[in-house]
Amino acid sequence: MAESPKETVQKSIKTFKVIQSEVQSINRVALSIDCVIFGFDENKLKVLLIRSDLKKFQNKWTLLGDLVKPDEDLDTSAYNILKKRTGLSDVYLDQVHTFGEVSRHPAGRVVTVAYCSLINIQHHRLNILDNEIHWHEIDNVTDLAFDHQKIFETCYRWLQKRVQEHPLGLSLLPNKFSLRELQNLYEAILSIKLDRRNFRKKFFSMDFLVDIDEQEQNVPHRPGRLYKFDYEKYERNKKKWSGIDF
Amino acid sequence: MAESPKETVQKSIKTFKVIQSEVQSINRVALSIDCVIFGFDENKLKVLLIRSDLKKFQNKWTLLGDLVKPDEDLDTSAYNILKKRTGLSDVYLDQVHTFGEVSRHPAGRVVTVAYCSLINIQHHRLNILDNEIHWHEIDNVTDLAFDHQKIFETCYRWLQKRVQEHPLGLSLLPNKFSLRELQNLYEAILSIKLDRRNFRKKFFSMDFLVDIDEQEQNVPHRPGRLYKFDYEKYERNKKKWSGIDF
DNA sequence: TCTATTTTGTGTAAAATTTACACATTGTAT
DNA sequence: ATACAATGTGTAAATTTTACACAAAATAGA
Repeated sequence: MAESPKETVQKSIKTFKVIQSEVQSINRVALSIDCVIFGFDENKLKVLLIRSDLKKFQNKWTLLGDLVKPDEDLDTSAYNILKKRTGLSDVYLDQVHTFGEVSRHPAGRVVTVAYCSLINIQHHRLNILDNEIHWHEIDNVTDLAFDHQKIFETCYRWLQKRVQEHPLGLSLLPNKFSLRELQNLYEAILSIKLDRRNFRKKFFSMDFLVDIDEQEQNVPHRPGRLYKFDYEKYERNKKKWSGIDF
Repeated sequence: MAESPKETVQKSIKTFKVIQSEVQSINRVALSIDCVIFGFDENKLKVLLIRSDLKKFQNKWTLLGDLVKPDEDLDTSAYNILKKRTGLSDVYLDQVHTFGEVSRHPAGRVVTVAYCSLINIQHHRLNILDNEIHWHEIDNVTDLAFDHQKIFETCYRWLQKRVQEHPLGLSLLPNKFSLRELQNLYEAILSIKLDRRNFRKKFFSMDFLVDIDEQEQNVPHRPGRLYKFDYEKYERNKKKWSGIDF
């Protein structure tokens, strides 16, 4: 039995009422993920940015992000952004902070969950086809669109702290690396100079670097030994108690 | 000029279309805040819980939370929950993690931002009128409603770590406190025993406890000296570099 | 093939921090 | 006044951190 026009209209109105009440009774917000993707290349810490697609912010750079789909967990959504933009699927990824200021986004209320990701830039290099995406040196990251500067800085500080307590920095290096590369990485992230002997002593004493009995290739000087990270050993021995100190 | 019934209907349909397109084009989610509110009383770390108002979860306890209002920043929303539930407006509050699993809430998709709050239970005691709200000892917190057990445990671990690096634990104590109380607090939070002499030495060397030349009252033994926390001194002297160690 | 150059790789002594541990003092309660 | 209970303090040993210098290995260029 076909609906009369009147019935159709009444049904529409009913549906509208339902949706309206739903919209009004529960305040829903648009939810996005923004990823601060770090890489390490030429002894510099870098971050992957894309040109803004909003007219208001043309010529500004933004973090890589997207809206969360209805059937996506937050971690999954972040993972999908990484996969889509870098082609990499085995990456370090960690939630850092959620930014939800009422007027942080010009298009209305959008709450965003910031993730920090660390990738091995060598693996990734092949996958940058889109010339609107670029690696930027940390020091040159200024004046991002929206509140992305703030998000970036929060994630950078988070990384600086985190890297002192967990071996996540190794995700930025190739599987095989020299101690010099590792030290350069730490110096770049923390923006400090470290004593080479003490740095080595420290890492060897933590005892999860495995000497793989290979050497650097194609370096214009005495090559260094290469190591890999023994994740299992780290998990077994990592310290739980750091002690009260502030 | 009064609208004709037809005009009214057409207007309604138009409005419906607009809302519908808005609702469908951007996937919105309900956003809530959940607060893990810690207190310290009788030498026990406690957390403030409320009985679930959902039939499905009757008899279960939940964290204190609420939906985020359209004009509320996230921090503000958390602050308002604290204020409403405890009457306290000068509390320690920090965002910890956002939980957004697709099916974490029975009523549909609700993403929640978890905050950790520390309050001085003495100040607060007067304000618990609602007998559906109770302080629970940490060890007895099991089987909370929704995913609140997971949220609680995340925040508790966060607190255990955080309290070793920042003086936020002092928010759980009265303004004047003895070193014994401070040590009891740390032992309760970290669930360990500490050496009294070394604990004192450590805190005195950090040098932001001010001896206010008063003593404990009404203790059935020799009273201890009372101290207060010099926030300014802490800010000036807090260490930035902890060193690589994991 | 020799030489200069650059970077790797290693050890030790001093300083600072952390740990383990015991006894005299002060106030309360009986 | 006496027993009790918790405060308050010092030191020696062990560990960790820091500062620092020189020999060995490989490359580059004469």
